[in-house]
Order: sequence, then structure tokens, then C-alpha cells
Amino acid sequence: MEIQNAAGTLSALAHAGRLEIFRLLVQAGPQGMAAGDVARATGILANTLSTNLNILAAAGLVTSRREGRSIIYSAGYDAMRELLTFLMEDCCAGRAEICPPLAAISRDGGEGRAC
Amino acid sequence: MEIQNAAGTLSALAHAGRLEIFRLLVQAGPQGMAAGDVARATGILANTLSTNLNILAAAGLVTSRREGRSIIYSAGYDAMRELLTFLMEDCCAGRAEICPPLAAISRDGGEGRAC
DNA sequence: ATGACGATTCTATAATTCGGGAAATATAGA
DNA sequence: TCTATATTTCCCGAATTATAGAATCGTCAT
Repeated sequence: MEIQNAAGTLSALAHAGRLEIFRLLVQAGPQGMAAGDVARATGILANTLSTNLNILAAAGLVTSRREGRSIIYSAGYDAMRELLTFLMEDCCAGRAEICPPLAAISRDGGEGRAC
Repeated sequence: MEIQNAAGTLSALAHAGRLEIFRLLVQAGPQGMAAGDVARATGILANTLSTNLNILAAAGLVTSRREGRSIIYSAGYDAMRELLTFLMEDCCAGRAEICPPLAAISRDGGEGRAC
């Protein structure tokens, strides 16, 4: 992954509204959620939501499919995995044993029970 | 971690220059690097670098200590771990078997078990 | 004390991003 | 077709962020 690409992906997530949307979709899982449901769940205005969903989609962080009148959005796990990998690449000069982030995540999944 | 906090941390990383700086420090490991060495390694202007190091420091992504005339910066692994944990919280609706992001990270991290 | 060096802060300008009103587009049902 | 619903696109003022020149601060050596 290129650094510009990674910065763009991070930029897409670096916004409280978009981060809320993204996490909602991550939690919704692969089946996704209709844009309108996201709007209702978050209280975000329809046009603002649409703009932000597009920004997330451009970064590959969400994907969409139409279902009747609704457009269903779901989290783009591949882009997420690439981003996390990029951030931790060559971490701690390749010595994983001194790498607190990876150790903590691997050990207990974090305080929120990530998995 | 609060969502505003996480968005702020992501925002600090969502900039090609700062991301380059951060990764350089991640790779340098806990011993860190002097600001001047970072400037030389990246070609970033001293004042711009200083501003961006301050932004990263405000997010907890780097820490600093003075050593003679130099100021040594190192990656803030705790903030990084918290951010990664937050991003993956409740990932994939609790179904680890469909959680590529964490599996990939755990694999690269060596002995950590997948999810 | 003076000069050199490493780094930061101040300041101004340029560029980007945000939010939401209004209008447009797409689909489904009557 | 007409109408209602779902979503997107266009636009623009306001707010934020980025960059770099100049000045300043802190430390070390002479």
C-alpha cells in the first residue's frame, strides 16, 4: 500500500461522523445496512450522510449495492486489513517481541473484545 | 476510547508527511530518533516537521525527550494500541471467522493466536 | 560572553474540508 | 403516468488545516 493511499484511507476515517458510520457498518457485519437506516441510527442528515458514505466508499472502506429503493452499505474489510497492516509494517524494527500494539491485540483482543 | 478522541488520533495520522514520520519512528523502535535525523531522512523542512511532530505528540502518537541539543522522538505505542483496538471493537458482529483484519495482524505478529 | 547548532514558535497566506439547503436522480407502487 | 420514498449531486459560506519565512529559544563548546 502506498503512503498516499494510506493517508487517504485514514483521512476518510478521521471524522467523527464517518467513523461512527464505519463502526456501525463494521458491527452490522457483511449483510450491511441501508443508507436510510444509518441516517436514522446516527441522526445524520441524508445529504451529509450520502457525501460521507461516498468518501468512505472512495477509500474502499465501505461497499454498496442497490436493493429496490434502498442502497445497502457494508464495511470493506479488505481495505481495513490493508490499512492496519500498513500501519504496523516493520514495526519495532522487525522485532515483534518488543511490539506492544501487536502483542496486546493478539493476547486479549483489547478491552472491547474485538473478536 | 471516545469517538472524538479516535477521530483526532486518526486525523493526526491522515497526512502523508505525518504518516511518514510516524512510520519512521515505529520502525526506529523505542530508542527513537532526533528531530533533525527525521528531517534529514524525510526531507521535511525543520519548522514543518516540528509542527507535525507536535500534532502527533498531542495525539499521543509520539513522545519526546531532550538529549543535549537534540530532541528525541519515539512512537507512542500505547496510543497506537488503543486506536487499533477501538477500530476493531465489535468487529464482524463477533464472528471471528469472518474477521480478516485481526487475523492478518496476528499472523504477522508472530506467536499471537489468530483472533 | 559569543557563536554555532538544533529545534520551536510566530505569522501570514494558500488550500482544503465541512455542513446543509435546494434541486436532481432512481425506484416502486397505484 | 403520477406520487411517494430513498438517495445523490450541486453549490457556497464558514471553519479548519497546511506550508514556509522569519524570529526566537535552549544547549553546548570555545
